[in-house]
Amino acid sequence: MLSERRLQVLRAIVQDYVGTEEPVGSKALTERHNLGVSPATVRNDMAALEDEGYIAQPHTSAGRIPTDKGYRLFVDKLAGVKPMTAPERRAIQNFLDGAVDLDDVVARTVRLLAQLTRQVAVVQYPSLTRSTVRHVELLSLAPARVMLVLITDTGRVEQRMIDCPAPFGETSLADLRARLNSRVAGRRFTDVPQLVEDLADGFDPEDRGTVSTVLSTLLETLVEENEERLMIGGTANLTRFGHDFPLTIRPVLEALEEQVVLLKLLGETQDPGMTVRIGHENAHEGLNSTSIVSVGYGSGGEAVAKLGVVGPTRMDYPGTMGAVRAVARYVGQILAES
Amino acid sequence: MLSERRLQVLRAIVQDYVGTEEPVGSKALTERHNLGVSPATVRNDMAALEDEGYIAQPHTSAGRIPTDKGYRLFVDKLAGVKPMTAPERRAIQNFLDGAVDLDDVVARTVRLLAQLTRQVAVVQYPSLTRSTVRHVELLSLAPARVMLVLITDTGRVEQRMIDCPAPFGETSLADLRARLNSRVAGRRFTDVPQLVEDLADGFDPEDRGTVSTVLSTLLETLVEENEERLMIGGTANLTRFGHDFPLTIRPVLEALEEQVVLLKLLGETQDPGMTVRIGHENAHEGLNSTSIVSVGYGSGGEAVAKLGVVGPTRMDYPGTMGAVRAVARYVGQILAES
DNA sequence: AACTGGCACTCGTATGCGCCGAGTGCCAAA
DNA sequence: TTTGGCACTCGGCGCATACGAGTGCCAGTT
Repeated sequence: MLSERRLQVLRAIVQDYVGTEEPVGSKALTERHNLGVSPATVRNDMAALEDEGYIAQPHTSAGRIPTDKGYRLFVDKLAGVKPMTAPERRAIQNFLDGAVDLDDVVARTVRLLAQLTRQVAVVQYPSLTRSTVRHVELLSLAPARVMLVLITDTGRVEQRMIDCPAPFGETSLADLRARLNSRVAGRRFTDVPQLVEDLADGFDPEDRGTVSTVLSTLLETLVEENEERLMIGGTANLTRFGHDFPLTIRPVLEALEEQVVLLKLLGETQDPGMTVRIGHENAHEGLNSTSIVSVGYGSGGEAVAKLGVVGPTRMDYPGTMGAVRAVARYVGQILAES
Repeated sequence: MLSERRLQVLRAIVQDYVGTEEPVGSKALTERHNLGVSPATVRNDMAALEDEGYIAQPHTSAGRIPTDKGYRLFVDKLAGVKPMTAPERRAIQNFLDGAVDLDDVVARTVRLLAQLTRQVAVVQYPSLTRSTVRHVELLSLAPARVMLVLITDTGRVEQRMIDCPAPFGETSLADLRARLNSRVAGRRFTDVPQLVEDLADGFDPEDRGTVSTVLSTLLETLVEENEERLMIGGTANLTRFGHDFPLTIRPVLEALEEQVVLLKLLGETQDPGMTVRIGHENAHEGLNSTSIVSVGYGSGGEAVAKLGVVGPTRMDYPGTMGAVRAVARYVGQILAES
């Protein structure tokens, strides 16, 4: 087990390195943090920390930098979450309050997160899985062409075009619309399949084909749209990444474009509570030199989606975590209101 | 006026520089292109071209690189548009044919363009301005809460939440829905304002407030949504930009996040025909070292939106223009079909 | 008049060398 | 266990040198 002071040394190293972006040596440490011991002592502690794998030297006779394991310890044991100040909180709320629709809420959230953390922000659109159906609308576009519009309680709208096997009258359509809504409105997505199972039974034989086509399209939409969408912002902040640009930045940009990858990563977010994945803890190779701070958000108690930021492992964890948590909280509020 | 051979020399310089990314000298030129003259002659021509401002030397005693003016001449007079090969065209069509809805069409287009050109692709969502209304739907969510859903002929769906000044019955809602659609369905957006002007007249006095609220929200949607949306992809290709990364890449990333800026740039696209804006021809400062190739696309004759790519001024113009044109053409087809 | 070969010159890049200093590990003393 | 001292390492920086690609100019040729 590491002594109390050694933990303090580790904390000091992380803080200094995050600030200066340069390997930190024993002398500088004792000067900037009053640890009450001499550089020589700190050197011994550093040697011990290095043995344990918490810090490393880029080259012999250079200062130390934290390893992924070091950051992990720092995040778990040594650092708290730095809360936002009152003015910051107010600014967040004001900014988000100006949103006019769901797209706008997400867009503003991304901007805000990117600005607050000066890193890359990722926000997942509120998921359909946990949401409920607010309304299903059917529109007749042509005799044998119907548009299905699905509206969720999070304000999301999905539409699908349906080619019917047979012409479908306005009255049948109205009938189907009414029955459909009476069954599924207000219900959870996951419950919908059972609820509509025998819906076709009440219809004229010649309409049954169309009805079941509509139903299966509805079910498809529910499933397919769980390929959820993301919004990303603040990529310009990647330029603050490090000195060795091209090699570091390229795989990150590539990973960011692979929404599947990001969704998977966000999906691993523990719920409730914030998840911090550091460096090689990220399965995706391109993100091995980044850390991801993510958290679920949602109206009411349940998380309907995730949001987070992607930054260099050398990031200000307490500050970033504070910003992520605060933003998630306020977005949840906004969603609950609308 | 420049002699024929000098133009050939300029063309050769552009081609070589685009290929090698290095300043090109007289000797290398004569070796790689059989101009039929000696390096010394080429040197004279180069001196002349430099006097005219078409090429420049990064440093004394280095080779020449084209200036923005040189690229301009190249694009206008010396290079054609390199058409896609048949297999490429087939691949484009196949890839786009797989799209399931409008979002997917746009997403695939972006991916495709980025891949084909190995640059950053920008695709504007089909604009509302030129489109027509397919259907307007009104849903009652609560006694005094209505959701407005607008469906366009390009498959785009916009929704708005409306708080009514007074409760609004289902029958009134159905009435309004019917009247609204009979007036605006199939009409152009620009015509809608006149068409609905006196629509409130036919309603009960207590409903008029709500009706006019709904109408004004509809009009707002038509206007507001002309703040059109964009999709961007291939940002990882920015890493192939040049050697002097951070300084070049940062402002570009910033500009790409400012959708307003991009929309303005795309808006300047001459219609019909492809627009190429080279280096300083771009008003936005961050894009002074990039070129933008853009073109309108749309179903039928009219362009409903623009798409294009952003790359270094040192880009393969004929190839890029070919790809942009081909993709625009096929996206137009896809839109026309759906 | 246009083209060509030759030549002196420029200058950016690569290479090698020496110095400096931050930082280390180790050891003996407190 | 802590501390001061000391020899050692090694990356970064400055400088001088050599190299070579490329140029401009000029005189000679076609």
